[in-house]
Parts: sequence; C-alpha cells; structure tokens
Amino acid sequence: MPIILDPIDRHILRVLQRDGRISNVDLAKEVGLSPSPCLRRVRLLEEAGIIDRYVAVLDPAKVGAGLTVFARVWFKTQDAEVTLRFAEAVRRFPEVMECYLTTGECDAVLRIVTADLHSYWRFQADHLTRIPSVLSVKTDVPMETLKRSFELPLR
Amino acid sequence: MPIILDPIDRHILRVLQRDGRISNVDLAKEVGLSPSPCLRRVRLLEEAGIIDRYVAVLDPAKVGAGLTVFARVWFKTQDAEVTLRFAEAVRRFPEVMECYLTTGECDAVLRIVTADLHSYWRFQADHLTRIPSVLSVKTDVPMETLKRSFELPLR
DNA sequence: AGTCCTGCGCAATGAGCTTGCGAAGCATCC
DNA sequence: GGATGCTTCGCAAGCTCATTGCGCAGGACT
Repeated sequence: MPIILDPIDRHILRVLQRDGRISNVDLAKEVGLSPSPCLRRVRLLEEAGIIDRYVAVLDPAKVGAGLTVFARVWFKTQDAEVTLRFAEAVRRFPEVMECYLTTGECDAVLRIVTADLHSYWRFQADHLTRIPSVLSVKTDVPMETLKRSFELPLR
Repeated sequence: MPIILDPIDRHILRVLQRDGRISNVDLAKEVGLSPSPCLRRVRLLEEAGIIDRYVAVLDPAKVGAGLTVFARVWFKTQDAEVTLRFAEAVRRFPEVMECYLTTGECDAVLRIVTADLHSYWRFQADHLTRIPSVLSVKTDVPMETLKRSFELPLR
C-alpha cells in the first residue's frame, strides 16, 4: 500500500520542494532521465497524494504579514465541546496560520501572522481572548527564525 | 518603495497561493485579464520579491514525516554566544523545520517533524538535548491541526 | 529459452509561454 | 481645451514545453 520511493523519486521530490515550477525538461535533466518518464513519475507522485499541491510562497514582510507570534492558549475546560468550538472559531481568522491542539502544558498553540506588534495586540484583544473557550493566552514573539516550512526531510 | 498591490495583484497572489502551477491562461481568466498583462504582473511580483518562490507541498504522512512536535527549549544562559550556537546547531538537523528564538517564557520554540513518536524521542535524546546550549526541553505533541502554512492573509 | 512486466527513450502533436507592437485610458502641462 | 507622455491593456507570431503513443531493453518467473 505505501508507495515505494526509489532514489530518483526522492530526487524529484527534493527538487520540486525547492522549485515547484521547474520545467519538466529541466527536472528530467537534473535527475538524469528523459522528459517523458520523468513526467510520468511526477504524475504518479501527484496521484498518490505524495505531492499534495503546488503553491507560491510569498514574502510575509512585503504583504503586510511581517510578524509571526506564537500564542499559547489555555481553555476554561478541556472537554471535546470546548475544544471543537475553539478549533472552529480560530478557523475564521485568516491571521491564524496554524492551530495545534496539544496535550502538553497548554491546550493549544497558535501561529499567528500579522503586520506588526500593534495589529497583533489588537487581534488578541478583539478576537482571540473573546472566544468563549479561552481562559488565558500567553505570547511568544520570535526575534529570529529558521524557516524550512516547505521542505520536508527526505531520508 | 513598498510596491502597491492593486486588487488584481492581490487576486493573483491569492490564486497562486492555492495553486502555484496554474497555467498563465487560466490565471488570467480567473483574474479577468488577458494572458500577457497577467504574466507581466506575475513577473513583476516575482522580481519585487513579493513572490519568493514556488514549491511543491508534500504529504508529511506519506514521506515518513507523520508527526509534528513543538519543543520548547530553555538555554543554560541567554547570551548571544549560546543563542547563536544553538541556532547553528539546529540548522544541521533536517527534522527541525522551524526555529523561533523567543523572548517569552522559554528561549526557543522548535517545530520538529519525524516519522512517529518513537523517532522523535530518539531525536530528542540523541541530538536535541546534547546541544551544549540546551538546559531543558518541554514537548507539546499536537493531536489535531489546522494547517494554513502556505496561505498568508491578504487584506 | 520463452514470456511477461516494468520502465526507459524517441517522436509528433498540440497547448501554453513569451515578446514585440499598437491602441486606449488617464494625468499633467502648456 | 487640447497636446503630450505614461501606463497598462489586448492581439498576434514564434517558439518552447507538455503530453501521448509506440517500440525497445532489461529483469523475473515459468
């Protein structure tokens, strides 16, 4: 059932994670195949769902999303109802890029993207803390980041 | 200096964040332009660095990266030396997808991707806690996630 | 050895990218 | 008020690239 990836497949995936818009002929050249079998492999990887989709990655600073904030959230209670309502609520805010419902010290970790610190505090006060499930929020503002979001390790 | 994005540009960016490999003619159709000015706008957005790059998004579960873990890290001391050494050290591990050096309760937040929980604990024991800068690590294992990593909010 | 099967390369067709050019809308300045 | 310059559009031609069908080579199994 799990598709077996040979070295060429992994090579293709590595290249496409770096450049999702490389032409098929260049991709074929890079992995040492002729264009047609290379394209066939890519199609198979797509149909198997191993390649989920292709996206453009924008520069956050240049589209008014220069600040990434981690918010740790504590719920009033920890039942499924409250948790689901929270997950549903954050889905409506485009600022919330990721929501992790955790089993650790806090109940949820949010990665939130806004233009700057001021708009973040406004978002937290106006929207985040007003979600009924939320008891309290603690904020981590990153200073420097390593971003490898788009390249999964292929070993 | 900051490039002004008109509604058509934002429309283009939204579409490309969903589908980075859409053909230019389809993109033009969707935003209500003819192919050539549409392609010209895309090229400008690329040259301005607003579109940073295009990538293929893989399904983590299907490439042996099924588990995402948040690790909060505390340093032994908080001077620049220790911090930089830590940032340098995590860079060598492909499992570390993101590293946020924070100013909040802990000193760093890592997003770590491994195949499963067992490989995570092995990674933490063998590599993470052996970085000289590291005093202690606390782990948040997410149960359910909202993933919007690739679509920045355009308002 | 013969047969099947998988995956390769080649070639032809067609779709899409790319560029140059002329026209239309709009603001500025005599 | 009309002319000029600037911007951005659409059209068309040329050319690259994607896509498909087909034949061939190498390995496995009988």
